[in-house]
Amino acid sequence: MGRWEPDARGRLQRAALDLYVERGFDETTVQDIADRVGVTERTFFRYFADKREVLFDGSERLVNGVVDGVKNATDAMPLTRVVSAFAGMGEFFDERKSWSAQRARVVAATPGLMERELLKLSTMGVAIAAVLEEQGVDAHEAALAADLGVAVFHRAFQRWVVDESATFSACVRATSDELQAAVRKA
Amino acid sequence: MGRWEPDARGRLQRAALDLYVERGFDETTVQDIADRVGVTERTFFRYFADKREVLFDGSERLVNGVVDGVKNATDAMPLTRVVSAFAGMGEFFDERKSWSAQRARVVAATPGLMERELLKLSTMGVAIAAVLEEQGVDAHEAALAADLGVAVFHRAFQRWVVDESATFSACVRATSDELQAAVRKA
DNA sequence: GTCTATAGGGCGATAGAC
DNA sequence: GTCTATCGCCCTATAGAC
Repeated sequence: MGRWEPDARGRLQRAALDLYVERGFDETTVQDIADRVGVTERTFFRYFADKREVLFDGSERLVNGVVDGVKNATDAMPLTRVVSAFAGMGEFFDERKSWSAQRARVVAATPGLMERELLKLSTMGVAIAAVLEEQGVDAHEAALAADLGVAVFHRAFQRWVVDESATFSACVRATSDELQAAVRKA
Repeated sequence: MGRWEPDARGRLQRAALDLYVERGFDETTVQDIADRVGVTERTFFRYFADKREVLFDGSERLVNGVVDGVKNATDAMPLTRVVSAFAGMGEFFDERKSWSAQRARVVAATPGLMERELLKLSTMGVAIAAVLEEQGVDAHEAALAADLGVAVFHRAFQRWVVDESATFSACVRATSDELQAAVRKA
């Protein structure tokens, strides 16, 4: 056994979420998190740029997965490709549903975390739009399709965390159908 | 003449935007802003909850305007009511286009300000969804229509600030048409 | 690992308007 | 007298610099 417990990063993440749930984000200091894990405050900031970022570890994998999904999608229309790519991430979400639900509650309760969440979603939209452009879609259309896809994802995610038994892909498909209905009727 | 120059709030807003443009948001301290206006740092925080909020003064009026617009809209479908409400805010935007463009550049260049902007948009979406629900729209449908409307607004706004001569309402209508096209083809 | 600047909150004092 | 705007000084936590 080494001088330090292994996986400081993962332990910091778990400790942070636990504390944010227990006493709230604003009432938790970085010192509290570091103490619980047995490292210094400085170590926390070596792994995470700031106090919020500790809850956004999965977002890079999500963006990569969705970007790949759009690249590989064979559907004719841009928006359909984006929605298919999100639907293809079902496993990624369903695997850690209880963690996601706990995290979602903290994020929803904390404006500062909600801000970061929305920025990540927006950044993902930009990445998706870039892929669509590479595929020959006009810039305006690509940006709009990406934003619409992200909006569908966001709604679907809300639905999924609230409904214990729902699968993520089913929520994406249901929300996509609602989008069709909302626009076609308009 | 009183002990203090009048309109400390307005002067702080103008000084803040000027400084954010001149030297960047992160390179500007609240002290800098307060100094330029001739008040103390503490006074700044009496008017604005934080360093970002000083650029988000118009957002309350925008939300009120859009909410009223949705309430008064006569269109049959929820999404159409939301889009109409945004289109009805043309004057609000066109009146201060050069200020908006300057502000938009600073926001786009500063992740922290972008986060706040996205949170305000999301909050507006929640308010719009609440109005739609009052009007008898099912909760899921209301939330989706509101988010779609906000997405259209966001895209339309980008278009409007980039294109010197465009009117805001025209951008909303053009973006709404693109939404129709993107979804109907899908 | 230590040191420091900045954000942002608490609270009582003060100066003028009414 | 009250009300309101501002100040001054104290504090802590974040986050970046050295």
